[in-house]
Amino acid sequence: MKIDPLLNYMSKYVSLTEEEKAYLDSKIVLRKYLKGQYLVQQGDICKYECYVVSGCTKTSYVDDLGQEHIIMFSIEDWWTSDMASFINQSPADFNIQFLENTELIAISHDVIEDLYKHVPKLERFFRQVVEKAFIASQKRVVRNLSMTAKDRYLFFKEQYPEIEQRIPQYMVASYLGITKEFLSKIKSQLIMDQ
Amino acid sequence: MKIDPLLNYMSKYVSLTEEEKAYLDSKIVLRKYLKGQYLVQQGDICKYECYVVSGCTKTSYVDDLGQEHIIMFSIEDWWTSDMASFINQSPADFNIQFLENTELIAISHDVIEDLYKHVPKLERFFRQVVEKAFIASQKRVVRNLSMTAKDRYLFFKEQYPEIEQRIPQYMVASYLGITKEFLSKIKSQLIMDQ
DNA sequence: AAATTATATTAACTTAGTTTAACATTTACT
DNA sequence: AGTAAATGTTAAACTAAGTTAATATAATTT
Repeated sequence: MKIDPLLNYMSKYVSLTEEEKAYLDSKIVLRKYLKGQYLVQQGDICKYECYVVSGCTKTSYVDDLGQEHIIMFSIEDWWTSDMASFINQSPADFNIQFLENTELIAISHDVIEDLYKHVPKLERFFRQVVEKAFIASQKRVVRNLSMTAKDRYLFFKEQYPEIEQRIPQYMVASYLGITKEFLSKIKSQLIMDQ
Repeated sequence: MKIDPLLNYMSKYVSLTEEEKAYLDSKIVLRKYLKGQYLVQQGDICKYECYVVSGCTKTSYVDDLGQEHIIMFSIEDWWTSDMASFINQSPADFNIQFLENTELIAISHDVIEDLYKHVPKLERFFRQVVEKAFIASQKRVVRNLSMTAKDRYLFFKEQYPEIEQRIPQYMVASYLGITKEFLSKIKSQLIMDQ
């Protein structure tokens, strides 16, 4: 089935019958994007809640001064969307851009509501997905409040070693909430320290 | 019914039958706490997901240096728990303390699982509650990345005017991620500015 | 009302992180 | 291979925010 990667991921949370799997498969779209394209741009309506099959995205906010702040990266097995925009079908606050050629399983708003109706287990599944996302976001708040930039960088390296290899350093800096120059300084300090 | 405030809140999201309301009422506990008591302490298992009927709580994280960082306040109509601890029934990262005498509607882990089974609409309801919490948390991440301390303070004043009146200023400072001294400085600058 | 205790202010000094700008290195393009 | 574009480094000057410590004010307790 085209949604096998998703089914494999879902099996950790809920067990679906063959009919339910087939129904899900019939409703869901596989989409491919090139590096540089956008899934959502600030002001758009976010049409899809997406499961990343392969590739990488960044979610960012551009402030009044035109500065970009990276909220999260998504790689294989992660979900991505502008949740507020998707749920309310209202203009997005965030940009979601592909940092690599990316393959997604995309679920539109209409489809997800239909799925909740026809396969109630999916309501449970998505509740659990959002719970995990919320917990991760709260932990990020805590790290930004309690850790220095250096420690946040070390944590990032440790927790997401795959991501650091795949994206330019200035984006890591933006994610950490510091300038690229300061991240450079931190890295050279870390090298001297050893 | 003892859970009327909660039912009123829920009616914005789902509509329950009288039987469902009665079932919910039978399963749910009303609890009262005094100012200063704890709902959860770091290391405890968070037993309840709670709806605040009246009063106020703070959720905080104490780091290795013993410094407290306030993650959120909850007042009337808000939910509070250590979500990670509650879901996995694992030791809590956070403290949740009452800043006023507080009345809660408390739902234990067993009960919530039972409710999901017997009243599937509640799975939908709680999905929506968590979605909102996630969106709020992501916005907090964005503000901490993109705004100066002064602007974060002005935003806080505007968005939560009720809360600022009810809690000491050093807790506002902790929530904003700055020292109490620096918040004092910001406030006196704001007074001079006008 | 006096005395504690908790909260808030002020100021001098220090530090973490930013800004600017010049230069170096890597990656992508013809 | 050679050039342009994108990314990364370094350093000096600057600023936002933290630290310390002394003092002031407000809220509780006796």
